[in-house]
Amino acid sequence: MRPTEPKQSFTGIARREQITRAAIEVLASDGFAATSIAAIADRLEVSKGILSYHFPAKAELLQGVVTLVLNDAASWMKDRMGRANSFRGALHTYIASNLSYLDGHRTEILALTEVLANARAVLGVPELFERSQTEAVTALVALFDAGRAAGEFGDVSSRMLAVALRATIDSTSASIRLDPRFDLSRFEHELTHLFDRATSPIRTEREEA
Amino acid sequence: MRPTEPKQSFTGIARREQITRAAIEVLASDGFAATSIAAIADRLEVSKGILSYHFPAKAELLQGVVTLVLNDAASWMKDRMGRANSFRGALHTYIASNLSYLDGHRTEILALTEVLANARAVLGVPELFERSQTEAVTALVALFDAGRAAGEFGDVSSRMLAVALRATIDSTSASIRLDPRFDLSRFEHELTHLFDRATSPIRTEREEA
DNA sequence: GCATATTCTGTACACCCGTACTAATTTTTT
DNA sequence: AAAAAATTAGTACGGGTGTACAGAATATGC
Repeated sequence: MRPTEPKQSFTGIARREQITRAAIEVLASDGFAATSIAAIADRLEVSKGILSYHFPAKAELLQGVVTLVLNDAASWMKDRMGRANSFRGALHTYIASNLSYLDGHRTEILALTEVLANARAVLGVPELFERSQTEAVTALVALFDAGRAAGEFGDVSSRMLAVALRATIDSTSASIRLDPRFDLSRFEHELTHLFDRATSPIRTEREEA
Repeated sequence: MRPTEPKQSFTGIARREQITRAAIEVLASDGFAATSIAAIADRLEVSKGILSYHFPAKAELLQGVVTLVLNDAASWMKDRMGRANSFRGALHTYIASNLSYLDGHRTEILALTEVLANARAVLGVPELFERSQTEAVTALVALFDAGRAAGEFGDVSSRMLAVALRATIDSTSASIRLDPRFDLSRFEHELTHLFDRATSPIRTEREEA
């Protein structure tokens, strides 16, 4: 039997998190299609009735996965994005901390990717996805705008820079997955160099012409 | 009953392509999870036995979707990437023709995205995916390398440029899907500008230091 | 125009899914 | 220690899946 509000209790939310983490593991190792209620329960060595008990529906469990990882990543970024002495420094920190998160949280990122890729099939996730994407880009746009206003960055579209940077960083998770020996520190160095060039305050030949 | 080789006949391959196109439509409009054999047969107003008849398994049909779209895109690119008079010109053409393909083939791109996102669940597709990705990046690396050797491009990692450009272009399909009024010509202009800056032969302040 | 090969329909089947639900068990409260 | 509440196990069910298959319909070859 189900209590009036099973989520409130202390052990209740602990169970929920435990289940969510199990879901993340299954998602990462077996993919979205293979992540059934039964598979998650098996990994947890628990009857699948528990999942129905702690989560009204599978969609909410998957939403939980998305928010857990997003929050985790956000707090990671928050911890590292302490005030830099320059906007360019902030850009460097942004790149470095994003890539280090990808490196150290491969399971979470893989799980997130699986759910987001199948967002359409999960009620409520598409909105979550779009919102997080928009927020990430918006924050970057603000950074580039501020840097340009301060004269640190040259004349390039902030939105374009933001979109390109995010796309490149996001694509990195696939590279890591395909090649476990992927050289992330080299990648970070080259990516930083690329965006330093792209944002350089010096005008190019073409712009002078 | 099934003949020895149903694929050889003229009408047979026509049927196969017809089925593949129906699959593309369902994938694009309803997503991977909803793309069942029954759903494709319904769209085609045909019994679902036909699909089993023309395709040994669903996986082969989905592989067909991937190869059809990839080949279509490849021939589109081939038609447009006629010899440019400069490597920078080739870069511009590359960007322009990629984006114009995205713009004019939204259904195909959407379908491709759906299958690739669920690649793990489909036998044979992951390899297809990885190979096409690698080929695309390799071709771009060659372009950037040649451009740098000719003195047209500055000192940036060709591989980084290639990865970033492909990631940005690929991410554009999501932007188009989320916002049908997405300004692609403006995007093309800004993306071109960004990579012109990034590949500029002029050294930046930081590089001089 | 008849025999043969091909293509298509419709149904059947075994399987897995998410959820509902009952009953047993454990924990908490009184 | 008894009663109540919360948690878990286990099972059942309706529904959708991909594939197999038998037979009807159509096209092809002689």
